[in-house]
Amino acid sequence: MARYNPKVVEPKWRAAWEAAGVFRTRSPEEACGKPKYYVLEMFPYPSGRIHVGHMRNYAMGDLVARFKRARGYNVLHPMGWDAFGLPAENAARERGVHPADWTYANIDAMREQLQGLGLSIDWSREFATCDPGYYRHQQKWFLDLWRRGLAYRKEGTVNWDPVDETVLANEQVIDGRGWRSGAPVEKRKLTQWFLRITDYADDLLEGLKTLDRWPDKVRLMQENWIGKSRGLKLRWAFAGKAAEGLEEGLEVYTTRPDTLYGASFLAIAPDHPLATQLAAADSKVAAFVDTCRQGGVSEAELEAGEKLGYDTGLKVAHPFDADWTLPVWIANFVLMDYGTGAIFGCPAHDQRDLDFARKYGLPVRPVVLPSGADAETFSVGKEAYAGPGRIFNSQFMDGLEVEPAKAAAIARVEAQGQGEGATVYRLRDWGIARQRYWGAPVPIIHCPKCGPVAVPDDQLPVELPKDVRFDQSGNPLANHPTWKHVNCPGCGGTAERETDTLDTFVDSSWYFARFADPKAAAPIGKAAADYWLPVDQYIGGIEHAVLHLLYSRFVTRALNDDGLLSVDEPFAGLFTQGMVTHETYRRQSGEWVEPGQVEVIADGAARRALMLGSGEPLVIGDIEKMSKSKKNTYSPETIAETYGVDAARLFVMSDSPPERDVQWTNGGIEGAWRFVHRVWNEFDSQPSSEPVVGGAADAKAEELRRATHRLIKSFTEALEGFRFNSGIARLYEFLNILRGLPAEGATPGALAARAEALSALARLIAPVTPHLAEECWARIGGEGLVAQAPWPEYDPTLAAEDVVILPVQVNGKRRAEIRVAPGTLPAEVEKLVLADPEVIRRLEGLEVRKVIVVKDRIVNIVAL
RNA sequence: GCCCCAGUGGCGAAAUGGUAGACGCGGCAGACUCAAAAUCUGUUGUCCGCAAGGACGUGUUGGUUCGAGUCCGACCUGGGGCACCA
Repeated sequence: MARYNPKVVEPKWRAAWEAAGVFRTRSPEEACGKPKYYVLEMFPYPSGRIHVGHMRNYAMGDLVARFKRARGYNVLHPMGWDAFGLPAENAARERGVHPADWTYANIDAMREQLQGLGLSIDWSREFATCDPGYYRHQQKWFLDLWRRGLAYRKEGTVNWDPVDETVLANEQVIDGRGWRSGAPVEKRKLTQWFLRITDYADDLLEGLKTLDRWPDKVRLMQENWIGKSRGLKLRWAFAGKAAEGLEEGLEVYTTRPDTLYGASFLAIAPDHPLATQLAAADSKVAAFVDTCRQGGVSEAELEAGEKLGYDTGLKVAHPFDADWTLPVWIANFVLMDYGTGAIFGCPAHDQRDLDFARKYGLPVRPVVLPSGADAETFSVGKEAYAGPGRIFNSQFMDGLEVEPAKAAAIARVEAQGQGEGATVYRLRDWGIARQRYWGAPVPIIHCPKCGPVAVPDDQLPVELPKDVRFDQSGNPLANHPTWKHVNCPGCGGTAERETDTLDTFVDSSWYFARFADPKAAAPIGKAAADYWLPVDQYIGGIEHAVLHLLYSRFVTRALNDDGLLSVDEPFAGLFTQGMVTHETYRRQSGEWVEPGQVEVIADGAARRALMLGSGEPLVIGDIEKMSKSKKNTYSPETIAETYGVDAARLFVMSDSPPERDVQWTNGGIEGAWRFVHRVWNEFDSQPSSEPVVGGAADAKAEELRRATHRLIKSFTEALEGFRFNSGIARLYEFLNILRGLPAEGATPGALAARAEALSALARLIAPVTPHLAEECWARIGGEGLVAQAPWPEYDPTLAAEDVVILPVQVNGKRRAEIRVAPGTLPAEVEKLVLADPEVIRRLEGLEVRKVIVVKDRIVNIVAL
């Protein structure tokens, strides 16, 4: 018996797969009517090395790909590189390497590492988003969107990352900080490129309902991010002299028109046009507006921000009572880019309005009465009442519940011609331009005469210049001496190229469609895309819930409207996998220590960590996401070197549910390693003597057959349901049964049962431990490669239990059990149970009131 | 503040409203070995008991049910998302 050696076995089978071209994608014609299945893992950023997190992500996708292939699907499982982005420029600045050289070198290194994992990927479809052959198509469809008005330029307040020196989209600002740099984001006024994602706000929201194979959590996050609200846009006429340009009145948006009789002031944003107008005429207003801006430099500072207001002296008339005038304030808590940039304040029923009113001595008038409260005595103190109730103090709305009152108020305002019911979204347009070099250039030329002009089709791609310097501040592309100076394609006069590049999230918002036909002359090969899309199973981290996953949905819709695509939704199924974590260790001095230098000793139930070699005691810290800074990482190569790729793949799949974080532990990988060896030993063992003839062993053979078919059933169901950890537990269970009936000394019947078991087992483990599966398959003389073998089928009769053990409860406590054939009718079971000696003993002195029999499950006797 | 999700042995975790703790790790005991490692066998929720056996047990608390880890209400703790969004 040869000890299983993954270092020899694994490369051998990778070469065999390669030679046989097993993972080459079959065209629809070659597929011979097989259904298609497109499985995709979020493609990696080529940072230089793969980590254990990548390994888990790609092992999961590979499991699905191999499983579906065996189940008779024509599978597309490609790989590429999300290759533009700032780290390449930082490397250029720090080490003097060109971003392109750095990126392509990383890609080469990571490709080799990924190939070492034995992934069933069709590498012939590989591309990187920084290939001019990729981004030329992106530039082409960008121009299509621009011509349709979906891409546009406007001056606006943008998020500025002072460290990365670039603009960020709203989705890239997390807790007021840049998603990559972590620096507090500043507000700046800039002319920026945007994609009109807001045009699709309602489509994107409605589409979520069709995504029944997405996690609820992600759908909910997108729903909240889009933030649809229904309310009323209402113009308030000025009492006395109207502000210039606002003769129609000042428009506010509200979701609570039912509280209009509780209004006590209007407030506008500091950057509202009216505020700007007043500031120009009055230095005191200008000073206040300035104060607000300073206070709002970073979003993080806003959190603690106190409410500030300035009374403009202007008055407006209440829409339902022309004699009732209200003051107009400028307030720092009103946002210009939501609704109309102006609100009416109803302090009694909105906390912010209440804080503001208390500070500036404005009236607080309750108009919603909570049930059980008394209209005479109800008042609002420090807490606004935002709950349900009956409207009072409100003339025509008195006595109505909140919802009917809203409808009544909207109807009245509409009848008066002062406004209309409106739907407002929280979602903002997507700012896509970055003031950086390493991205796809925006293919626009600015001409002093013609304005912005598209780069003609035959001049695409607009390629990045190779000779750039990174030793100056600002955008290296803008600093380039010649690149931007061109002639206008329209009039031929001198003009300048746009020097902004596209956000890398644009690159990743359509790559899945390019994979359908990566060599297509058009951005998307229509026929291939119609065949392969949508992606049947997409796998990646939840951190993209409102970034990549929302952008891709939007771009898919936009390209569909452009005629490039036929689907609305890019990803029919989504799975968000958890991270890989590890314990952290530090010295008494606080320095982090790599796990490779640590020895952990079990001390009874407690555990102690020592430094290898010196024996210095270490502090065991929290379990955290593997990261370089905490040094709690293992390299996949080291792991593969020690245990082989299969054991590592098995472990990351087996120890936790795939959506949850998995903790990398030595014990865990050791357990997986043991499993690999035990499986191999079963395949490798040959009886040393002739089969033994005997009756008792044949009963065990029957048991093994049943276990085999039960395993096929339960393991298949577990994989279908993404319950990989439970499925693998079934494999372990089965192996324990198989080991209980060794080949040595077995009867002919038992040997036949073993042969059947091994044939099934080799195919079942193939998606998880593909190299081991091939070796086992070859050992038992399986036909061809197991990677091409069909999935085993189970016999439902054998997979079903032949005897069920029914627990018998008396008053809900388990007291006995009986064995019956499956499907035994309740009346029969009741008779058997009541005749059972143990049950009779238990019921002594009690009177049976009721017997509940749940078929094939349980019996419960209620007795007093 | 609002919205989600999760709390089960020493640890990772299983469990269509029906025997809680499958499977793995760790521990304990044993076999093999000159010895160790590896491997193999047994055992391992807690408490009482020599044992047979019994009692308790899924964050806390109340409820629905013949029966609740699972369903409903309140609370506690941890995690995530959004956050002056009118």
